[in-house]
Amino acid sequence: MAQVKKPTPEAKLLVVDDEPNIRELLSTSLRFAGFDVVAAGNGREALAAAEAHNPDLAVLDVMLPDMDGFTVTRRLRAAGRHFPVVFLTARDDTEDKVTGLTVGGDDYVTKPFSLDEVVARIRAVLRRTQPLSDDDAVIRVDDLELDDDAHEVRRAGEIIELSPTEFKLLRYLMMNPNRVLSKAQILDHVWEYDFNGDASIVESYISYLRRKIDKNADAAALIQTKRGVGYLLRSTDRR
Amino acid sequence: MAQVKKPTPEAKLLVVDDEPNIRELLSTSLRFAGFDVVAAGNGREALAAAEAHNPDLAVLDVMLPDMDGFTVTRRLRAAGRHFPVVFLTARDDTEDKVTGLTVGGDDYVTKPFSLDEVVARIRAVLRRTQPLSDDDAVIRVDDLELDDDAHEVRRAGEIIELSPTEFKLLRYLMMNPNRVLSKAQILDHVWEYDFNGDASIVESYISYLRRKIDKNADAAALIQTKRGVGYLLRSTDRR
DNA sequence: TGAACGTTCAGACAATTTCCAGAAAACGAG
DNA sequence: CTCGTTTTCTGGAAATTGTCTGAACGTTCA
Repeated sequence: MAQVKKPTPEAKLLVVDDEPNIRELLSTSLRFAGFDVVAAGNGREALAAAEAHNPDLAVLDVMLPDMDGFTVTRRLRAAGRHFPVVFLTARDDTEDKVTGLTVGGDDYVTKPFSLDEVVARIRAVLRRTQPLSDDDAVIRVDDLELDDDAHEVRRAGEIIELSPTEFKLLRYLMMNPNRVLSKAQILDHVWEYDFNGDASIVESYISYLRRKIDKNADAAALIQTKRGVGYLLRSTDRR
Repeated sequence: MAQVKKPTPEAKLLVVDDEPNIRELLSTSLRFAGFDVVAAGNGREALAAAEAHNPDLAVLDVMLPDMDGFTVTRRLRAAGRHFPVVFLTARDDTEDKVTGLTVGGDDYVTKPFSLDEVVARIRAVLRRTQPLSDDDAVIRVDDLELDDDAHEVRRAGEIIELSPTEFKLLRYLMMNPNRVLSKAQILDHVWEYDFNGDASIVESYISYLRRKIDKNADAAALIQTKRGVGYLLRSTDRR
């Protein structure tokens, strides 16, 4: 669905992955999130693309057919390109392979990832490395606040503890206030791309979220059910 | 007859389905809704047509004889075509086939669909992906408001809860104010194309709608009966 | 190692929706 | 005014959809 919040004015991203499906999924998704996207399928192409387009950030699979992501990074840096990198790694990569991935402004995300999680991480990295960006880590909907940097949620100032999935679900809802989101959409954006359970899991998590966020019977419910269509986060703010 | 509300200035659509009946149904319907339509019967034709006509959006059956919809999409994207896609899927396709369909600006509709639902979804996608479009998610007729994004209806600011069918029926009426719509027309536009009950169902739903929308006896009734002809949504607004 | 937590699923239960049939009401022609 | 036709609207059966609990399983952390 439409990401209401557009990122730092047109940041340019370089997406590098050898699997065409992942590459397309990421490119499409990031383009829609408002980024300018250039894609590459291997290390050689990546270096050429970096040369040609001078991106603000790269999303880089560490496992590439011709050279690994670290080599690519090293060569980029040697060529005087110092943009940050978000690495993509397999979940079962050993710790030592992962260490060193977050030095500098860099970060990493494990495969399989959730699309909105990747977008959030990219934004976080850009916020750190381009402090001039007008992107804000805090999303607000009425008296609900979600701070992506602190990974903290408050309702009327009161901290609410959420599990990782609950947090991602709420972030997705808050990014799209006053817009119905179907269970399929929620699954596509919030859950990892290889999840193949059914959409009823979304119902469970909506239920958990409500219990934590909408427990005050007096305040108007923020999360609403649109029967037969999906769910909606209501904002009364006119903005 | 004619859809009063024309879409984003002459958006060009590519319709791809191998069943000639569906293809014709969609093409005719979309053309009538004000779109510029090009049709194709398989993946190969679709790619050629995209090349030749550069559409703003594609309506694409995921099950095609030569290649599936995802392959078509991937090839389109690889060729630098980044227009959004509305996928058509069979209702009983397993969940796993459906994942990833709502990424980017994309969306999907299950067969059998209602014609007006498809049009609405296409407009929603165009709205999201072409923010410059003058198409608005809110339809207004007098003090009645229907918000397609929030899937919400208000009369004089007051939210009215509608079931999915009631919502679709009202949307159809509101798209055609001050124009008599026969029961057959309503059935054709609002109900799924394989519905084979009789038109009396329309009477029932008109009755439900009236109860919710025209319950204030003081305000003039919006929904009027044209005996022997059909129904009409009256608007006093000159616009 | 055990306890706590998070994710997922199945399924009981509740609520809503769809559709139809048929009684009652409204309409209009003569 | 009366009659036949059309429309309205109610009741209810069946299907669908949503909520939530409990339990299994895996992971994390002390």
